[in-house]
Amino acid sequence: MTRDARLSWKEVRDQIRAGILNRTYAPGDKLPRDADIAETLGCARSTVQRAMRDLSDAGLVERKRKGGTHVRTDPVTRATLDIPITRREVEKRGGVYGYQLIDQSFDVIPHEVARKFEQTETTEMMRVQALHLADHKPHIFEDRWICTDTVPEILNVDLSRESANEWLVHNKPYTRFDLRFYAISADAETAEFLKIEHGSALLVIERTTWIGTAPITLVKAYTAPGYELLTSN
Amino acid sequence: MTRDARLSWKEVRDQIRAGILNRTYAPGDKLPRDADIAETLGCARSTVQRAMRDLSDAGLVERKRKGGTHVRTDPVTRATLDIPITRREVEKRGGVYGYQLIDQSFDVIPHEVARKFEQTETTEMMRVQALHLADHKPHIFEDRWICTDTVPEILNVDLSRESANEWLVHNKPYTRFDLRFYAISADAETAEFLKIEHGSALLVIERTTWIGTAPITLVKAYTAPGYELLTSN
DNA sequence: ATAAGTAATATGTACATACTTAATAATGTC
DNA sequence: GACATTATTAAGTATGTACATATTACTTAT
Repeated sequence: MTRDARLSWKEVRDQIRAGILNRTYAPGDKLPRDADIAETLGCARSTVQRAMRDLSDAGLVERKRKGGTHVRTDPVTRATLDIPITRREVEKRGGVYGYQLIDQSFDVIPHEVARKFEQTETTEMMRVQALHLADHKPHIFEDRWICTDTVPEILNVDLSRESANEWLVHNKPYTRFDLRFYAISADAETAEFLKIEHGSALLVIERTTWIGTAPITLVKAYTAPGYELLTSN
Repeated sequence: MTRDARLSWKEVRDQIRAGILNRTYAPGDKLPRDADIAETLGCARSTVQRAMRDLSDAGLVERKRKGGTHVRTDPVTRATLDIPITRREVEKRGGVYGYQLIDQSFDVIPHEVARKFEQTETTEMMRVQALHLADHKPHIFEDRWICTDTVPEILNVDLSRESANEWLVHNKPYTRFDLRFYAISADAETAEFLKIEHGSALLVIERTTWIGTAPITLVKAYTAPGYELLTSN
């Protein structure tokens, strides 16, 4: 079979995956126990387990204690997305990064924001609107709420010099987050900030972060037309 | 420290992560060798390795042989996205799924499509336009190219009854794929199919798939206004 | 000094073994 | 029958050992 005496977990994974792809194991089918596969292939059970975990992570199979391993019936395309901080993203492409604070204020959060923070009550938070530039042109307009109860230190930060995004990422790491993507037509204000036509289609990246259950920040990033989000493979 | 005699890889991971979050190990810093951490914490090196792999997968640290483990300087938000087949997506929400073939033809692919397939030459492929419905309302309009050289079997499939998406997913699993998301303003044709206003902002999900290096399909899924893509946690 | 070759090193992998845990199946009780 | 209890099972975890591999650091030859 293989030229090497022992086979790696990747070889094992590929063999099992091949079996799934060629319908030896059809969707919904139960795969043999790890131990049996190990014996069949002549490797250790832990090697099969490593392979299985990879297939499980990829969404190809589902594993349950005692229940065994089953081929998933509803295949999904599972992708990993890396969302870097905007400065890095621009600089990695060889562009010149710029940043402008547009407005900083305090206000009671709208119900929509409270809901996304999974809070039952609306409280007062800091609102920050800012613009990220790539090669001196508007790149991303961000509209952000920051929970000053959770992050009081932000009150001492000069957000006209440093973006809230970067400060938070470097000083207040989150333990949980939620991401969503959608498209909207630019309203008058956003269009003006991004220097685009009113009504242009924009990809919005919305991110909510928490430390434990304490909300940190909710940011809507309105990306300039032409922006694309790619999977990192 | 911990009440249990031995500590699990998750506990180890959490301790290391805590050390990173509280700046014991700052961005760019080198962490101790796995073996040393293992000795310090009183567990096996393999347990530390398991923990480290998790942190590495999460994008928190970077590991290199001989180089050791370093805290990443440019933190990224790494998220996992599950893109189910449309039928599942609709039915999971309790909706009624529907499907309509709009057009099926053969044509030479545009250069843009060839480029996305990573092909140097343009060849003739099958083009399929179809509509996915949720509760009898347009949900997603898909514009798809299928490589009939790679998937000749598709020629015998009645695509007015079965969506190309589902047939492919069930009969021709890919080995590699590429995903991208962006926003566009609906053109006249798309607006008509989706029964929306011309110029509405749409989220487009574009997916290219291959078997090895052989192209399978490229699909642009134009989602109806209001569509949101969520991370799976 | 520079290039090529060599040693050292930290992570990565493979394995055997023992034990843990969650889920299911079997059993007994009301 | 319905329900709670117990046993069984297969994946999950932890450990120690041995070896593989990719890099870095060092040495030697030109």
